[in-house]
Amino acid sequence: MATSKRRSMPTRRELAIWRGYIETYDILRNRLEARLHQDSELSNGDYRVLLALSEAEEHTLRSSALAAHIEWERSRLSGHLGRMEKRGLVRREPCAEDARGSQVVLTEDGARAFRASTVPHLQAIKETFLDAFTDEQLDVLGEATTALRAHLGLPPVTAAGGSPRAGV
Amino acid sequence: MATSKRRSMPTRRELAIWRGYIETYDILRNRLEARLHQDSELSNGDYRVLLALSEAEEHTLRSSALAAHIEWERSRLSGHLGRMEKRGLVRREPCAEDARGSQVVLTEDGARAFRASTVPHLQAIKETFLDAFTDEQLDVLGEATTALRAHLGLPPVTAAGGSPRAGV
DNA sequence: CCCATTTGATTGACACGTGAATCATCGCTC
DNA sequence: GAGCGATGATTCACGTGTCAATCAAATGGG
Repeated sequence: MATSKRRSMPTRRELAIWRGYIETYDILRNRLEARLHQDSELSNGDYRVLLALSEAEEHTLRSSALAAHIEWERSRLSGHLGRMEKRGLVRREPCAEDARGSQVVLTEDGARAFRASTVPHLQAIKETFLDAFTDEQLDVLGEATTALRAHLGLPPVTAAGGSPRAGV
Repeated sequence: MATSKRRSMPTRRELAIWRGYIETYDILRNRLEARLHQDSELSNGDYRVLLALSEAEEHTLRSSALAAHIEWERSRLSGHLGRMEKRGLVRREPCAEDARGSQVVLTEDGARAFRASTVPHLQAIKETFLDAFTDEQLDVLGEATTALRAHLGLPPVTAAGGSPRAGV
């Protein structure tokens, strides 16, 4: 009788649910990323950076502010910005107030690319993910996610983005 | 009135659910991978390769059979095996029946590393993921995953692995 | 039997991610 | 105002993923 719940191994059913969750997610994410790339020549990372800059004052942010906003390591952002800069999506300028700093600016091309990508991307999210579920399933999914985030000690959903339309 | 359901944009609520799903997943996966790496010096990829070889006849598989089993691109597997071979986890031998082929063999070290990793890994899955939910939530999550897989045109859960204990 | 095609596997070029090391500047203290 | 620790950002080394190109061996049609 005595096997304690917390230290026991997953049952076969639990494992199946875990595997389903994890594997399906991977495929979903790959499909969406592929579609975004195909529609707009943008990666998920590009999209995230462009979204943040689009919503920023003057279409510009300090590098560290941007990193904090999208929750990336600084070195990750640095490398990514290098690639985006080569493609002309953003520009980096020395920072007036702090000579160490770097000011990331959305270029006209970057803004255009982002504008062109957002509607098809949101539609892809709807068609690929949201349309799979009934309304009740969506509710329940949301609750499960909330429970999982609490369990992991995470804040209750990223309020970020905020905009009515820009999502992800 | 006429806006058709399928082509409309996601609502704010839908987007929040999407974002929760995707972001929480990322964090979960990173934590589990970090823990596996910390406990056992293995990456997810390593684990998956070792699991497949452990369950294989004679602890060996043709490279292409292995790739098919774990659903990896051949080139991805090739690179990964190169790194694993350097660490002594697997060995590659020329293939008797087909001189083009390559036979991947689990080494004693590889088997040992896998054996040592599986129990803590499964416990981590339980503690990090499964313990977040009630039984009903788990059911519902399973159903949602099933619905999503169907929507994406995927087969109903990967029956693979099979073993009572080896999961993921 | 020979050659064209297919197939098994590797390689190369690149995008992406992490962590440690580096380096200049900033700002504080004396 | 000289020194020194904290901070902003980049760089390096590496692991990981994709796709196209390569290359040798297998194979089937004439």
